[in-house]
Amino acid sequence: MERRTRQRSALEEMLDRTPEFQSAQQLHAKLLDAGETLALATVYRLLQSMVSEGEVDALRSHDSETKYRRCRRKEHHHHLVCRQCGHTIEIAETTVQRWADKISHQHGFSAASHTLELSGICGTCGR
Amino acid sequence: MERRTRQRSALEEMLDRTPEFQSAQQLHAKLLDAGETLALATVYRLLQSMVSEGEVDALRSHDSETKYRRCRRKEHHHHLVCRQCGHTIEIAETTVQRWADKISHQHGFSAASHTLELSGICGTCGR
DNA sequence: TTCCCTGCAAAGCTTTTGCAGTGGG
DNA sequence: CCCACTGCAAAAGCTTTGCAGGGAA
Repeated sequence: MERRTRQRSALEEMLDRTPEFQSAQQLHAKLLDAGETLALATVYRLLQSMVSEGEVDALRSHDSETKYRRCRRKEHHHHLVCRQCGHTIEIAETTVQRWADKISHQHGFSAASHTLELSGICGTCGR
Repeated sequence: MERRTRQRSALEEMLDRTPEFQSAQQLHAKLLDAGETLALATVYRLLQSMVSEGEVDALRSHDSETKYRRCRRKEHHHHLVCRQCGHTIEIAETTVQRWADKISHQHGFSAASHTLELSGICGTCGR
């Protein structure tokens, strides 16, 4: 449904080029640096649409920005984020899903889902 | 070093009264409802100070607000919420903490913490 | 009497939105 | 030839800050 515009392509390429979570503003700045011309508002709108299509993961960081990254794993997964540098690791879904299902079932709940965020200080920042 | 002011006491009481995470604005509104008089800016400043003293936990929610809760590490628990009627069950912390610690450690992270929300359809709504 | 804390209002940030114009299909 | 998408700028939240007055110790 969505149109293949110059701006959307440029943003997708930029997302593919970076594995870390980045804010909309960071992405916009990098695109301008790369010689692209597009408005910040467009970046926000594109990211919004990509998130709802499941193409991109969004994450609220601790410095009041939302950060985005191309979804690597198609399956349900969680994030382990460094509170200091923002370095992020994707955690495969295993134990938690089973645990959540069991708990929900015990209390008579169905259609269970969950959200989980892990944070800590990564090895580089901690030493 | 912090002074025991009318505003600080009122906010602490309000925090003690509610186990859920709440935004600064929610807390401010509730305090006004309760007949207290204090400025929103004061709530923000107090919460900031409480967080840095480790008295309060802060959490960035998905709707762009920061939510605060009195720190109660010993009674750490999660919530199972019915998406339909809002009925909530508190889940004791057991497996998840250990799981989170293990995962974090495997990736060289320290000072790990986590937030988890469970939701589903409760027995009453589901039948 | 200090000087920390508060209230108020203005400013700062990120993100959203209205509107008119443009370009993809 | 449509109408989804874009750019621009203004607006909308949430949160912080400057400053002057007030209250805790």
